[in-house]
Amino acid sequence: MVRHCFVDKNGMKKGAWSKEEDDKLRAYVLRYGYWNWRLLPKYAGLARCGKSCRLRWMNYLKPGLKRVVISKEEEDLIMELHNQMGNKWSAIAAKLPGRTDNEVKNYWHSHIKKRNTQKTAATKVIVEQTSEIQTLKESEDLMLSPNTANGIACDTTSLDSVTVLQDTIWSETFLPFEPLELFGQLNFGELSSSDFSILSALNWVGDDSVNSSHSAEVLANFWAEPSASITTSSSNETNFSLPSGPLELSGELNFSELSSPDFSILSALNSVGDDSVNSSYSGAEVLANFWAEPSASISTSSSNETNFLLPVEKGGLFSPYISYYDDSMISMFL
DNA sequence: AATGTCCGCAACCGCCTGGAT
DNA sequence: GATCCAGGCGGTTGCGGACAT
Repeated sequence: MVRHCFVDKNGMKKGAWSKEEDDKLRAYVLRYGYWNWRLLPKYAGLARCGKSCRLRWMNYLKPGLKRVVISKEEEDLIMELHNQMGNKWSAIAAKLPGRTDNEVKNYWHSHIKKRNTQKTAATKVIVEQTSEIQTLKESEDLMLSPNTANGIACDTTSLDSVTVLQDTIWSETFLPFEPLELFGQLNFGELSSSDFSILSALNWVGDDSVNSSHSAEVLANFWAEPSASITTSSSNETNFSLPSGPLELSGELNFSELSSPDFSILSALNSVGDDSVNSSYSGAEVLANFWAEPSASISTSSSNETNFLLPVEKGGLFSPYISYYDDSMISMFL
């Protein structure tokens, strides 16, 4: 697990730390603090370079560090923060008490990144399967719904034999061709770019150049809704009250992964809102249950990018990230 | 039981940033 | 403004345990 210990040409020890070295460093820092990492090892009686001492202290010896497995809640937070910040490991770690940047970075590379790679691979599988389904549909001369002006929605009967995919996949879900009533209040602490892309697309004036560095005020201007209001609660939450009238859907969204605020937006927009839904739910599941749209259907995209293609006039196409996919789920949509 | 392969994680490396001079 | 340097950061390495063959 640890690197072989050796002494370099300058007489500096490298590699795994011994218990004696840990004890010396801990005792020194707890007593005198770290006033100068370069000089510290000399005074602490360590044959290590300052950087090595700093790293050992920061990542292992510093009081308050959690030495337990990262929880599901922490993982969700890491994913959400990585969505917003990218590889800013120290900034992400700062939001996770007791975790270090190195720990978060290692966790990302060994767990989450790998999972995302599997997701991509699974996408290829579903694309191939969808192609087969499409071929089957065409061969059986199954007619599309009369409402599908762009010819995308499909008949249900040919999908009974779709192979169950237990892996994570990406999909696109067609929403019904009817306007959706807009109700409720959105509660989310921090807006991400995907939130803005959803909201902008829903308001016709789509422009996903707005990103998470913008404040909620931008949203009010963006929507140009005089009745929209913003309040900030005692916590960090921003409450954004949407106008009560229904809005027609239009536009196009591009976002890579749904986060919990996305779900709260979607659920609120559907008036049956329940923002207890979080990112551990699959996107398709949430849509199926919350939007309760019997005419929705599923097709797939070949890229990793999720596309929420809203129709030219009414209704739309939503492509959420979903964590599993089976016959029962398909039936919920069809 | 022996060997090979994979994986997690501690630690290293090199670059960047910002403060001091 | 230029230079130096400590601290900080992200990418990468490599050891050793776990698991597969």
